Amino acid sequence: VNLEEVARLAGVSRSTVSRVVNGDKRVSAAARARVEEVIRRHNYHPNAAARSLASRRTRILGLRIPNTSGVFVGYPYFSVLTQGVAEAAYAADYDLLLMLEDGRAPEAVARRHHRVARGRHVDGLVVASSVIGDPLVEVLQREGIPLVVLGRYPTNPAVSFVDIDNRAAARTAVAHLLGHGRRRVATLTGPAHLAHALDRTAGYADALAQAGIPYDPALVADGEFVQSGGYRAMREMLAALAQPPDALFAASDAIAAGALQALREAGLRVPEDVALIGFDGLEPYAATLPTLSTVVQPVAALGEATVQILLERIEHPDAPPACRWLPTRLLLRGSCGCAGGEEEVGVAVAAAAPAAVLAAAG
Amino acid sequence: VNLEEVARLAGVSRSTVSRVVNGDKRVSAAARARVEEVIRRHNYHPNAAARSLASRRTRILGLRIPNTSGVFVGYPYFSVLTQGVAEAAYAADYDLLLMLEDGRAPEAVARRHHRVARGRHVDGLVVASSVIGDPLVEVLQREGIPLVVLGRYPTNPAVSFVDIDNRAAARTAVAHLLGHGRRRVATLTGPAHLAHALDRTAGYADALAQAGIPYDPALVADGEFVQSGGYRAMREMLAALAQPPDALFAASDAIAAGALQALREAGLRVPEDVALIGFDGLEPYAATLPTLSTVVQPVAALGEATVQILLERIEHPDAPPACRWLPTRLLLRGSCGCAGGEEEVGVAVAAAAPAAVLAAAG
DNA sequence: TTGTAGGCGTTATCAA
DNA sequence: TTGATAACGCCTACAA
Repeated sequence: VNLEEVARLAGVSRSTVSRVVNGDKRVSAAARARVEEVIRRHNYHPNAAARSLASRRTRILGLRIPNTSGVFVGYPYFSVLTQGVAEAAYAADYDLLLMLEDGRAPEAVARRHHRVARGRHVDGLVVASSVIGDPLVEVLQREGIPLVVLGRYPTNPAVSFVDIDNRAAARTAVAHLLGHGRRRVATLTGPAHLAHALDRTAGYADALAQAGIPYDPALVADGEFVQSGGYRAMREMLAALAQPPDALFAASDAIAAGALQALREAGLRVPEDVALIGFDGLEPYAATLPTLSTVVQPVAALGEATVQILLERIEHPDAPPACRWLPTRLLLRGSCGCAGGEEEVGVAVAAAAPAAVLAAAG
Repeated sequence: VNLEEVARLAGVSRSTVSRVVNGDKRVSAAARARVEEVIRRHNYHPNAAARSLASRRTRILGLRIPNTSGVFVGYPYFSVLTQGVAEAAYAADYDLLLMLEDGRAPEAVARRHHRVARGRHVDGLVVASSVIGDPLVEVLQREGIPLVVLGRYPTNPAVSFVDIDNRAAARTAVAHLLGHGRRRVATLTGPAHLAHALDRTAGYADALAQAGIPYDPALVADGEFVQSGGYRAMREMLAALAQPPDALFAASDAIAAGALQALREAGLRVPEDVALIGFDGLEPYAATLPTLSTVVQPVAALGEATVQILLERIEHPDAPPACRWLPTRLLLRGSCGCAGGEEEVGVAVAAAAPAAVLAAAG
């Protein structure tokens, strides 16, 4: 059954049916009732392809997630994000096309993205990426397809994005460790081509500088954001140091979990010997490490905000690029040395003004 | 730039361009070269909506995942599954539409599914569900949209599905615990409206029966498949029993993690006091609980197999329903009482013949 | 408030 | 091997 059939059965023209389907006010109550009855009886749903072709909109949003080294699977961040994006899209009556990256076949991925973008499979794209100068983002931006990046995009001011203030959040966390009287604070961070890895390390350095403590490269290592990386990096750091650090800022909870394991194996206690703060605050790790102090980022809200901005850009493609910063919260449990694992204290970290952050860390 | 424009620039008809784009052999080398050159120069990609409208295929597969009680986020199974389905779809040159369930608004979800199905947004659907008699599956099946369910579907033999032999896998695991000399084996399973929960419990009962041990309802509880559920159920069971069990079969690794916590709090050692085997064998839990013995199911392969069968059904909608069983493997590490956590022994559990399983557990 | 008619960019069926 | 010519199912001025 198609629109024409419905029109015939209801004794009206196709236009009238179209108006009813699309909620147009200019239909008489009688006609609307007849049409709705036929629609209901025949369980009519408009054909998506025909609609897209005529209206030039698909009502589909694309979500691109990089899956290099299996982060989609190994890192709950992306599950939460996907859900946040999905619910926001559904709420706005959009469908969601999932574009998972395959680290092994980058050229095939690029081809697929191109096809989706130029072939108008989607009305817009959410790109989860904080790769600095991501070539894919550049290409899509040039193509003029509505686009919002999750993670600030310092290399091209025309690109809209949503992010947290990683630098301020990290600074607050490290300052808290220093407030516990710790002086040899180490950090395990992520790969240097990712903006949020750099930002968190920068915040770490900020806090040290504010406390007048020199920056020691031997206390900084790449934990690759995942648990195995945190374990490996912590082991190597402990082996290389004459004296272990007395505190650790892990740039992700997964890193913290791995580091914790390495610390235990080295006979070091948390928080007595090493005070620990992680980053992310995702449910699964909260269950596994109930006493981990961590920086909580509002992942689902990030997804929703991204969709919201994307929808605005779809409506107004020529509007100036938008950027939005969401606040984080320092959640203090036991691993940083605060009293007991029971009491949870949240320290809000306000989001910086975009200009300031761009100037400071761009 | 559209197909017509390409035709004009290449000096051929639209038909010829269409043939080139679709890999039709009946084009002269000269014409093909000219067309390809124009396509390349103008970066032409065919419009998806127009294509779908004319060809009556979208080249999009839908993946429906139930997110009741946040399993998509809290349970790595679905991340791995999503990736497996996505890669298989991409390999076959399909896109993937993600249809996440929202437990809070079932009627909205049903409406969306209906719209997607009847509006031909997708060529076919992968439905991750082992809800027995899932009304959504029934409706979609009646609509005649190509459909494959992940998880056996006992109530309607016309429905195609892919599954593992949960019953045999559980039986093997429990038999292994009994082989360690344990006699009071408990199990924490999932909600009774899920086929795989019932099947795993049935396998547990099978193993007891084979060993001549009576089935004791006090040793069986619902762990809801998630960590918090496993913790709660284990606590309650320990509180209710005069004497703790000497072994536990957890129907998921997440349950095992929660139960482990409860056991520790009760002063019980694993495996000395309680031998433990979990279910799933997913990476994240392997990292968290490196010594957990568990039933490994091939989740990514399940996703791929599902897509493969779905594609066949799209090609041949009138072919008889297909079902496919994938093998599992019992991975023995330390928690069941086997020597050391280092040595890993895999015990393959062959997949049953469909008829036998249907008869046995349907 | 309603209907008419043209077009959206392909594919598919013919005939040449 | 090629090219007209219909569909495909809907939206959207525009006219009534």
